[in-house]
Amino acid sequence: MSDQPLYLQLRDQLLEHMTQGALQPGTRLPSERALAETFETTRVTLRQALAQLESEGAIYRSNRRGWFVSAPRLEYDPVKDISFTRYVADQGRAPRTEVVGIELTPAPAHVAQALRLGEVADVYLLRRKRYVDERLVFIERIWLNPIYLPNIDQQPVDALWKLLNEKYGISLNRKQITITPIALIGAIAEALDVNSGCPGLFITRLGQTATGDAIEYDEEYWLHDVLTIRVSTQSL
Amino acid sequence: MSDQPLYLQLRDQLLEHMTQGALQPGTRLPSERALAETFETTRVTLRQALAQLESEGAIYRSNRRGWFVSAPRLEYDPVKDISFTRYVADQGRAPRTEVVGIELTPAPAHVAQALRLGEVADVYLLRRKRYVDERLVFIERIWLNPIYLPNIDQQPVDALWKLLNEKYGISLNRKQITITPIALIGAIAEALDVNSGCPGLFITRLGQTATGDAIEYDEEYWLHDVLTIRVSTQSL
DNA sequence: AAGTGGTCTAGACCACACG
DNA sequence: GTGTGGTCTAGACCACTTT
Repeated sequence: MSDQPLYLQLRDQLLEHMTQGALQPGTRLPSERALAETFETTRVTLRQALAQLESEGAIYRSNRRGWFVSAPRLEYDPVKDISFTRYVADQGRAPRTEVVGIELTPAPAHVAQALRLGEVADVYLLRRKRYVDERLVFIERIWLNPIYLPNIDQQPVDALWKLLNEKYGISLNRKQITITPIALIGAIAEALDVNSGCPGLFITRLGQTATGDAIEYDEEYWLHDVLTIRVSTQSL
Repeated sequence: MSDQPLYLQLRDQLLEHMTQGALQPGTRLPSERALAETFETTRVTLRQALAQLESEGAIYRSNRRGWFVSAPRLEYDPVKDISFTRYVADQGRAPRTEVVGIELTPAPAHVAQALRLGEVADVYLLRRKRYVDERLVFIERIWLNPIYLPNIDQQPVDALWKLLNEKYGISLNRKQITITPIALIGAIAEALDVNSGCPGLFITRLGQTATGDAIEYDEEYWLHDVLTIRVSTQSL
């Protein structure tokens, strides 16, 4: 068994350490230097083992604050018209939504096309951050069609699903979703408080009514280790 | 601009190098030592830049053979009942399926549950490898319900979709899909010919008929840089 | 002020791929 | 056999977080 590279052996030992110590999700690991000394190796190699566990989703890092034990994955159905908040709560976790801002702005070409607007049309752009158990798990940009959602910028947009249902009488029954595994880099990585190159999931969603009115187009950048996507469908 | 870490500057330069040189997908990059010398840095740092590009899906590595330029992503709809082969061909790429083997074997608990079989039931287990333009892109294990698919092990299982349609008169209209971003490790990484810890996508699919008969349960391990998932659905 | 994670250097050895 | 990628060492400095 010792034909395995050292960093994979370290990975196994760290994992054993974590499960035997019954470390709670969110617990901070000892410092890299301390761990390197414990396992009698270099920081470089120790970091390779940590990176391995990070890519598996067992641990994560925040800024320069250190390494933390991950929580179980969240199940998420991007097709169902149920609020994120309720999803998370139903799984016994604590959701929180932070509204970064909302503004009326010219629609980028791909958004105008998705919402079937003229080229020079304005749309509402809503930016939000989503937390689970106080860990930031994804950021999103939502483009809202002003034709169906007039003056939505003067409404409480932290509970968007509720707002659409109760104030505008809209439910989004038809969805077009794309899911792409990507690396989180640049401004996205910064906003999510992770290192550049950290694996992530890019999810886009076009929400339409049963009659085909394009109401909202959504772009979400997720941390890779927090979710499992679950979709049930029936072909026409 | 030079406040960026060196390895990210190298990333940018390598990317520029690749686009300016108009490197075709599949082209091999110069050796790490040569690149390190070109950019006047260490192999360690140079490798960090390469790893960055790998995590973004711009390049990939195969075994110990070196680094190669990635092809555009494939679009894939795990919901539609269309063969992988046709998907790939429709996008102007060359699909290939390699049947690793098929055997009758006791169903693992989670498979028996998914296919709604008794605990001691046997199922057919089909293993395949899938290629696009001669690059291995995912491996799969398919469990086939022998109640609906008797003696399927004596049929040509490289074109499974065609076989189900034409020989058994079955089309899979209802699907339950899960998609989880994972790390490819151990035997999976080895079978896919990638390094342990390489990011990947784990997709499971339960295929049912319109009347709810559970025909097949599929587990796929994908390389992260080859696909975008696209799903269109309508709520009931 | 002390300690941490993030980055970087300049070497080294090995197993494997390829010619 | 030669060169390659994969792994590892033993240091170092910096910016940032935390005490």
